[in-house]
Amino acid sequence: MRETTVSRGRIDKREAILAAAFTVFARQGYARAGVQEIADEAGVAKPTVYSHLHDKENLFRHAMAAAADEVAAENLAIVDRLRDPGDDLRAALEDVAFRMLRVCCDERSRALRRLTFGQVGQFPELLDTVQERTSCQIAEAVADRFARLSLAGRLRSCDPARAAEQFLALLTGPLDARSRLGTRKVAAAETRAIAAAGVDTFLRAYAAPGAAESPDT
Amino acid sequence: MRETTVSRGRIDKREAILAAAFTVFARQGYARAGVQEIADEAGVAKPTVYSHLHDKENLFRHAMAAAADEVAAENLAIVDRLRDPGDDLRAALEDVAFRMLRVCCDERSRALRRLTFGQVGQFPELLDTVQERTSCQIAEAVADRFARLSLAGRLRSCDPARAAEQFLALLTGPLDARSRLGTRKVAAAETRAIAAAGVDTFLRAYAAPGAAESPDT
Amino acid sequence: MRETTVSRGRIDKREAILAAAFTVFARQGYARAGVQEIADEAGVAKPTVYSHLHDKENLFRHAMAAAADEVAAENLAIVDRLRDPGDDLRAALEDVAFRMLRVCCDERSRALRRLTFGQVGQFPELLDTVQERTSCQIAEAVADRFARLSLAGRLRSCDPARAAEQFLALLTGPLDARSRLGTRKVAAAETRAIAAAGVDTFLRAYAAPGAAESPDT
Amino acid sequence: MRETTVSRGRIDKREAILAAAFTVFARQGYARAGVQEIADEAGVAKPTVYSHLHDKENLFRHAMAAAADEVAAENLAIVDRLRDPGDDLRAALEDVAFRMLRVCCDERSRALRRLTFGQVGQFPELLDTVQERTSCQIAEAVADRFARLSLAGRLRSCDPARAAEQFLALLTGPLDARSRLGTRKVAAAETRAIAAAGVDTFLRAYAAPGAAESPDT
DNA sequence: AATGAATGAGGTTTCATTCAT
DNA sequence: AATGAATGAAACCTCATTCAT
Repeated sequence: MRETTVSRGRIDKREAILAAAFTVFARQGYARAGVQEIADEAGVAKPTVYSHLHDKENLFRHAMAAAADEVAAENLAIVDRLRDPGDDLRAALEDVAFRMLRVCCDERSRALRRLTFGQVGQFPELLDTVQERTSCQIAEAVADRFARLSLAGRLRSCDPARAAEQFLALLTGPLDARSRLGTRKVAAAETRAIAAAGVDTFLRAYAAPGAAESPDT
Repeated sequence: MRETTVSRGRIDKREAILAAAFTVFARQGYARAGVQEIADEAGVAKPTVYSHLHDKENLFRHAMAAAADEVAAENLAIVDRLRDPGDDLRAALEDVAFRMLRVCCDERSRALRRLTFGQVGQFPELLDTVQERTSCQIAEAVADRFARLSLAGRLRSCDPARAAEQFLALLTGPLDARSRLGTRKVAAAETRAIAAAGVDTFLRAYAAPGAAESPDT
Repeated sequence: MRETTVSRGRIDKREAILAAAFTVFARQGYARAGVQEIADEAGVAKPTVYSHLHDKENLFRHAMAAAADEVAAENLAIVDRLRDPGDDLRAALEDVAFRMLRVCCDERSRALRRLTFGQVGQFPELLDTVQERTSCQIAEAVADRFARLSLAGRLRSCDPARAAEQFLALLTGPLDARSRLGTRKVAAAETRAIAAAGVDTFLRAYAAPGAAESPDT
Repeated sequence: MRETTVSRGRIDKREAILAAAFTVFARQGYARAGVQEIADEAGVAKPTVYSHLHDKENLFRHAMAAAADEVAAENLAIVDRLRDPGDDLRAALEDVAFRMLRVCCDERSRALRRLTFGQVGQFPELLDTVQERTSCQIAEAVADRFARLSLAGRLRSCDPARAAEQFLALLTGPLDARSRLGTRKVAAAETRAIAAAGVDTFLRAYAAPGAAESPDT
């Protein structure tokens, strides 16, 4: 019991450090973030950080991976909603789209993208690590749903991977433009409008001919 | 003539410094780039850099603005092609789309986006500076073309700004995904496929009903 | 005991740095003294200096204050001799005068004055800090003694503050002139002569009429 | 004529540079004064300064020497008043004393002393240059007057050099103390009181016995 | 295991000084 | 002769990292 508590404590401390690290990296950027500042944020001493994570690069990689895991979990939970779209496909897509946009532009996701992209020169592998856990995973999950919908005759016959890719692009592209890559607040109503517009275009292009969700009926 | 030569010499040196700075910032990132390294790349001494640009932050801002201007010029030249789309709208759009993708993913454009996004915390105004000269300007130019096409009955009646936004998203979104934000080379053939797919989806959603470019004819 | 050693160690290091700093500042002047040089003199690394004293200005201020404290202690010890002047007032004054001159023109005191005066533009508060601990304190101590001597009928009735001021001026003024503000060595014999002359003039002006120390008896 | 004008112009420029240099050195101290700043103050370009004075050290030496000459001239003019002391020696001495104190504590004289003393480590010869033109010259002039006064039976028989030394010390010492080495303004009335007190003490010690200026009459 | 203290290396910036014009 | 532009050297300061405790 003691042992467990102790190692639990150690693990907790490690996680506290990783969480603090991500917070500080997100606030300051990789280069401007000081290890001391991270230690302070985590409530530990600097050498403790080093004993757990060895050096700043390693600390960065692990903090990013941990953050990516959390974001991935949120994203997947959202996409799962598509498993049972119900009768109104348009409504279901709009709901999913809106939720995904909310997740994509929360501070953590944006910081993750910013740091990954900004440090891609120094940490090239990070891009794979992060994208696989976020964009790719999401795109694949969406593609899975689209494949089923296509087979079920609710979307026209198409390449589901490409459809998913375009579906996501129709959502995140306009949001990035409007939010200036996340630097301006976007009102919930506008986000919802973007979602609706993206879904509309998507359905015009991909709805099965004659289906109820076709816009021209 | 003398005068001109002299001031040209000074201006040339300033421009050489800005170009060198952008090259080095693109290669190393803002923080890892040393002013000495930039001076070396420009073939001048370090204090010359300071005498022209005052400090590293200013140097960064001006180098980014200069690079954004160049990229903007290229982009606009491309979009201008849409002024005279000819008979085959699909072909014209695919051509423009392909060209824009080539420009969007050349090293300079990507570095510009990477640096802007990565340093957005430290240089918030840069984002506006850069986006206004690139994304926004392009989106507006495309929207202008779409408005004309819509009036000419070749696209259905629609909000041209939103159509442009989605058109660009359908191109850059998938390209970013495939190129892993520019870290993997994407073959010209694949780029062309992305362009074609984006244009196809765009036309399915936006072509005027019954027009020749409709995919179902 | 352990604790004590540890904190003593830290305090010792801080004091070693301050002492080294004063030495180097005295040797080179404020501007020409490098922090590296000070660190070397103290036998520590440069960042250790910064961790203790934060920056060069602060280092200077604290080094000066510490040196002023030491000089002040020496000075006061000297003046205390006047508490019991004995029968021969002239001899006692000459003794004190001589000792004070020795102290005033030792390297540390002179460097203190030189640095204080030379940097008065950049560090205006230092002048108060230093003068209060040296000149003012000494002048007041001397004035105290003179007040007692006046009450005891050994000096004529007078303003003791002004008498002290003049007494000190009669000593340091000529010494500064002869030593060229401390740049020429002054032989002990000459210093003694200056002390004697100063005391003589002082007593001619301030001895109680008819007292034994009057020069005209 | 042209030549004369030209060389006059050149000389004027040189003097303007020296004057500007002294102004800037006085304001900033030697190390913090930039050659550019001096050039700006003089209204010339930096290389012009170098062409006239060769380097910063030389510039400093010449600017100091020129300032010392000016101060010396003022001082001597004052002391000359003592040539004809008139009947009331005390009044004449007080007048001279007061005037000398005004000169000694004007901004130029103080800056001269501050710079000389502060940079004595880097420019040891300056101290001689300056002191010879100011303190020594004054002391000697005063000693000359005292010798005459002694011969004339108005001062007691004494070593005139020592008397002059002490006379000056009795004036400048208290003034330095009150003005905190020139950092606090001293009211004219207080300066006059210092002069009177110094002269009083001086006369008590040096007046010829039985002379009218003796204080005990 | 965790911490206070110390270090080595490197970065930005400034300044006296010198060419071409 | 006078100037705008350029340079070489060096200073202050910060930070990631490692010992003793």
